[in-house]
Amino acid sequence: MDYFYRNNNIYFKQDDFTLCETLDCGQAFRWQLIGTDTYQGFNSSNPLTISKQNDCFVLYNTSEEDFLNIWCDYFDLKTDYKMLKSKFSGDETLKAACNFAPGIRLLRQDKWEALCSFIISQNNNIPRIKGIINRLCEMYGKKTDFGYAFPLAETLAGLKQGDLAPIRAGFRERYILDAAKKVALGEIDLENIATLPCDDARKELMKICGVGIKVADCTLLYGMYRIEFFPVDVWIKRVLEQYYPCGLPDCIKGYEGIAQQFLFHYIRNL
DNA sequence: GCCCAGGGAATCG
DNA sequence: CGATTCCATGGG
Repeated sequence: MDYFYRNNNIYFKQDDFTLCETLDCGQAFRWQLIGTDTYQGFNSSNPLTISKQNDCFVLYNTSEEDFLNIWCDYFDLKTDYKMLKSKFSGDETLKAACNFAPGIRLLRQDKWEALCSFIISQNNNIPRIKGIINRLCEMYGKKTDFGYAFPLAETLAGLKQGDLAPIRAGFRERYILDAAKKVALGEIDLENIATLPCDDARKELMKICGVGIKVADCTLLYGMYRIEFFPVDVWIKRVLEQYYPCGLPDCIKGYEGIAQQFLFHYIRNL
């Protein structure tokens, strides 16, 4: 990874990476556009301001240590997306999807945040998902100079039914609380689930009330980088009906989740 | 006003 | 089992 450190900032070049395509393609809900090609957000409880200036990405107020240990991993900078997109291009639809938003990368997000976020996502639209999550963070997340971190499971586990009414999550409130309690008590061990075989991992997550196959798959994909999962929501269902009536192409084998992200963004913005 | 949203639980046949 | 219905809310 080629980079340099100057005046408290990290600078690096990276192909196959566009901030708006990666941060605003529906995989993460907390990145905010605060200026030209400049976003502010968090990985777990680590805040970051990132922007693109000319051909260089800039991470503000970031040490080399944090870049290498946190952000390199979060933005999946070690994965060869040129190779992936070339594989995907064996299929015409995917080729179009990759060309449509060639700067998408799959973020390696926090496990608990992904679980909680995708519980909130069910039967909901993205602008409202963002609103609910922002209110949740403002009420129960730790305050930092750059906004509020995502609330800990332990914090939410102490709440009772109705405490979350102000965030207006609707019927999802009891799901959030159930997930928080099971995670905080260790009844659901997210670190361990990340290592389990597909069916076991899914089954374990689905012990949480409000977690079905789709939310489980999203948690595994976005929170645990289990890229063999291919979450199917209403948009992807349309992709399958329209383009893949006979099943998914072999060229995505082993990378189904990354292909899914390109397809999801493509069908939604067609 | 109306339709629908990155679904899942509860209920019914 | 599979199919239906209900859930709470508000963006577009």
